[in-house]
Amino acid sequence: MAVLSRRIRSEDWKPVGVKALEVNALQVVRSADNRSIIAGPGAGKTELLAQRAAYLLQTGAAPAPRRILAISFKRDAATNLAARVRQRCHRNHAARFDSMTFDAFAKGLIDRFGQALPERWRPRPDYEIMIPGERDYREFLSRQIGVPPAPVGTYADIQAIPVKTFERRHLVGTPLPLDGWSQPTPAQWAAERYWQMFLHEGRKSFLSFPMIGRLAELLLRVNPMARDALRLTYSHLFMDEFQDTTQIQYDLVRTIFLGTNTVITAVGDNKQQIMRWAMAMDDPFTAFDGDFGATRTPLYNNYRSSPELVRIQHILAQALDAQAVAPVSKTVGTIAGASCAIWDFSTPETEAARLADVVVAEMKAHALGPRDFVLLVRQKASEYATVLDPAFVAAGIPLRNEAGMVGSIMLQDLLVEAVSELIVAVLRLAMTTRAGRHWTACQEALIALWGIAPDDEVAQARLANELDAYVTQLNTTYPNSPKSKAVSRSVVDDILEFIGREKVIAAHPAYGQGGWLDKVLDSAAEHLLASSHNDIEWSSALDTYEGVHAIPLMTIHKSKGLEYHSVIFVGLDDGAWWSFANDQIEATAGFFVAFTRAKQRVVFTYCAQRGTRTKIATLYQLLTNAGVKNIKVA
DNA sequence: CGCTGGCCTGTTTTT
DNA sequence: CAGGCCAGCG
Repeated sequence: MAVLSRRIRSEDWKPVGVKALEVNALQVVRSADNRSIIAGPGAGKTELLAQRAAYLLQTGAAPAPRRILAISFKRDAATNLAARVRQRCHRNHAARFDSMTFDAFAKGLIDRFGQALPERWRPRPDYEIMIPGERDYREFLSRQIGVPPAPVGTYADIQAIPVKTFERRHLVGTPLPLDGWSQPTPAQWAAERYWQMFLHEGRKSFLSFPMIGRLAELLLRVNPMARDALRLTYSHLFMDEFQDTTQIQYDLVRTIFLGTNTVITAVGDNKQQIMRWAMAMDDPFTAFDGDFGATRTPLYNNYRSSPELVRIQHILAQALDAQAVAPVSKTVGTIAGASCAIWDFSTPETEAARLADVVVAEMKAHALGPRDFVLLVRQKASEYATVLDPAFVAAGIPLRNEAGMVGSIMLQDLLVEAVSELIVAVLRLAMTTRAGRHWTACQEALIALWGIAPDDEVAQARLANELDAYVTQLNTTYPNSPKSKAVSRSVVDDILEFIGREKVIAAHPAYGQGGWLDKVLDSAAEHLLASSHNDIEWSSALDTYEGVHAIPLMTIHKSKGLEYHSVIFVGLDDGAWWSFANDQIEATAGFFVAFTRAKQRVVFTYCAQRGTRTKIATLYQLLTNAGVKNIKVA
């Protein structure tokens, strides 16, 4: 289909690059009012937003130069949505689509306008990000804080503040008061002390992301110019995974857009709310419907899972929401035998061996690759990995713990870092045969980074020559994959020097701050070395780097938004689900998320050595009600 | 010093 | 639920 840059009449517009959308989805795509879309797993939420973006941009419902702002929680969700819009729209249209994470949005506001904050709340321009491990509220409240003045209270009052909830209830619990708290409670006084300490009292300011969110809200509340600029810029706002919105994020959106003509589309699934412990609001949809007069629109189709899995999903869904409507599966079942089963094992070792055998057999039977499977656990993935890994390696398929640490960065984060992707693309091009698609990838990346105009053919030809010469030289310098950290690091540095360090920083501002780029480069070098361990062949080292032949192992939380042919959930027992009794709804939602990642098959495993299964009897009961059988395997 | 019992943590997005 | 940590005890 032709991707046009000229305007299409609204009545002539058709969904781009997809067979069909369900009636409700199509109605949302064309809507001109605020909407909250409740849609279960596999309903095509991202596709809906991509189509709506195409509609708004192509028909002029989002008229140039106004833009669409899409806010996601996770980076991969933000990138994924942006990529789909680029696929479906002309470059000139896609350029008016800003897809970013909530934190990147808030940080961008602070970086642009933060110096306009009143002195009390103004961070230094070179502030640094405080990562969670550095937020030690116990230490702060017991030692660093000092004694409050008499009207506020006593040292004992401060010690009575619960450490666990200090951040969410007091530090970032409410919008910041412009002139400070006038008659502070002991907790508010402590919060103010914390803010002042980390804004003003060190050599640099240190801010956590929740703090940045609160500062951004204050900034736009007291700065009408910045607020109006945003309102004028964005005719439409999309919010993805809305069920996990925190009060901080919601307050920011409300301060900017409440009572304006910016049209807001919020999509999510309250049955997948598994971030309440991380400050997500209880029911952001109801708040949004009330404040913004949004119309609630459900979606009913499931484009991911087989009819049999959708049937079982619905039984789980009803435990979370008695009103839940049965979704309609739009795919077909392709496997023989039960779509879901619980397998009992005598020891974790027999379990590991048997699972590895099953995966190998299933890959053969259904022509599947390792990445069609996932091993899910509730927590402590690395502990499960130590038992599972030897068995899977013995069966010829390596296992990969996506949450494993490479230096200071988590593996899955490293792999989606722009510089890591660039380095791999250049190495693929330089070191492997039949590198055609890597040539295109490198060329496109460099055109963007070096700021070459799409119609400047002379500059593009020069780029092609430089790239060609460079990869030839790289191939000569490093004929084999690295055998030491020093060599690995020099490969990485060599490539970055060719691309241009300052060009990379210009394109990705995050690399310019707090030594982040060097952290990523160091992790990339370390992972490249680890990937070269068994092999001097570049192509297999790069395969290992990207994990193309490995089965992913991850926690439920990490699996959110992903999908696999087969899901193997290891350890359906009380031990792994220790928190079940604390919050049954949230735990059941986690169970639901795990189950709904599968397109064709779900296997739960149980091993008495790891614990009992009495506390989570309700989860077993749900599966039993759905007709799922418990089988003694080995 | 070494043991014990009680308390806490674990799932964690984000530059 | 299980493992780590730490204060307090013999």
